[in-house]
Amino acid sequence: MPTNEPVPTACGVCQLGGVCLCSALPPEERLQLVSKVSQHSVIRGGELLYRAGDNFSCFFAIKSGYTKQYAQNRRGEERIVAFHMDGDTLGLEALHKGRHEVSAMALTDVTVCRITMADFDRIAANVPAMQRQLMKILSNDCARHHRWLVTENLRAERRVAAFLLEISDKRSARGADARRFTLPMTRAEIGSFLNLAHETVTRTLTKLSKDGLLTTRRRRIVIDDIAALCELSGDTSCGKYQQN
Amino acid sequence: MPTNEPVPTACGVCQLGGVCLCSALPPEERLQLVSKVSQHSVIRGGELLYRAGDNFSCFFAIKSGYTKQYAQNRRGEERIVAFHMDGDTLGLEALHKGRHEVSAMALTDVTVCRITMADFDRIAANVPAMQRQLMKILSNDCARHHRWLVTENLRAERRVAAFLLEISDKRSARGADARRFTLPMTRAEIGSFLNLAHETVTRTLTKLSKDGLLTTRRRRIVIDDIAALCELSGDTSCGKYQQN
DNA sequence: CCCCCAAATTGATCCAGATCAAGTCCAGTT
DNA sequence: AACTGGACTTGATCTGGATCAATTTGGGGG
Repeated sequence: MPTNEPVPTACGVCQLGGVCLCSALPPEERLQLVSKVSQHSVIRGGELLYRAGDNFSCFFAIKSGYTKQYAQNRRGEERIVAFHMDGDTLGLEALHKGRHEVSAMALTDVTVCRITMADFDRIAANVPAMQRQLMKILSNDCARHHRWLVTENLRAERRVAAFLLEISDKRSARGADARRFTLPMTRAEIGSFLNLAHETVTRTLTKLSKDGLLTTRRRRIVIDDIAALCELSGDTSCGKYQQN
Repeated sequence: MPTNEPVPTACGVCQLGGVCLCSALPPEERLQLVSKVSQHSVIRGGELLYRAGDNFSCFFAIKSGYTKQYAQNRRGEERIVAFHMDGDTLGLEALHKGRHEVSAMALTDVTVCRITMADFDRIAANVPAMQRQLMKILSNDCARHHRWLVTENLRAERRVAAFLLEISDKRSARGADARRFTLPMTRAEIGSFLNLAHETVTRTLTKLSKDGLLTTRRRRIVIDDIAALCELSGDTSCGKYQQN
């Protein structure tokens, strides 16, 4: 079974411990990756990584910071389709059409690694596991969308719970504090992602706070009762986000 | 730009004209594909292609018929995450975890081609374009999810319009009648996918019918004014579904 | 040909969350 | 330390679609 490869070890380049693209590389190849493809660059909060309509030229591995990915339809209606953080890879969804259909904006200052498909192919030619790793990243993206679709049936309270738990789980996978964190996005952005009005996001957080599940002060979140939050979300994936 | 490869020609094996996985193969390789991986099999309507929790052993290329893909959370709440038809590929979303997180059920009798990753790798070793083609299929899956997320902001009428248009566009890409077709799924299944009650789906279809945009009789759909339906959906992707 | 039954339709009522409308808070400036 | 503007909170009202409740329809089996 090709999926039973050993769990990738810490990347060494970006210290993300298995959550990053290059963790598929054997150690001796990592320096090669750095020298060949790592055009590390810093993108300021509010600036775009790419814009819907742009030709697909490269994808991005985030080394630090947060981004949002949003789509627009012809009428200008907008919706956030995903948030990404360090160790996540984005932009590959444009591979199919060769053109971006969503835009990606830095929410905070972000350090990214731009990887062109040409560079990627050069490395993958030597390291076949890279192909598989990239496919897994895409595969995981699809699976995550599926999980969110189930969550969208749910009432506001459970959707917000699931949202906070996803962040918590991802932080946990990265060795960060899973119970105390600062949200990088506004209530309106959370609402756009969860398909809720920003007032509803606020009210829901207030309610969860009154129920003793968490403590909020603006964007500062402290999860007080993670078990109850898990229970509330009813999510199959609770505590199971290992990667991306 | 690696994405500017020539448009794949008709597959020859399955007559799907560029929408199928093997369309990435040069003609001389196609017979090889058939002999190596094509375990064509027929799955009866109502039977499962795979079940959430199953180990990932192979993915499926649909040659004829319709399927639904659905997820369940711990509480047993269910949601349809996608419908697939001839020429579509499904199951790859399980690659990441090596285990299926959704189930796939045949809506009608379905002819599928089961492709194990081992078989795939053997072919891809000779035909590098296959790797890229599979990534594009996954990439397109992600992009399609993004388009649906924008659509979910919309009111019921516009969501149903977008749903019918996606089917219409896919049929168009396959050379089938884009204006007259029979839905393979129930109102309840459409509702599960669109996050609407089945009564709302019915009422919406009735309304669109009264407005002269289409004619329905049970599952038989005739689109009378496709331009108005496009306009209503406000979808960026209207008339743009070429593949998968 | 009729029976059966799941699917579809139609109607009545209800409610979660949208929308509209004021404020309040606070981080960054001056 | 006051100022400012965007983010956040809270309250009041409204509504699209859920839910509950009957029918009706039509395809498939006996």
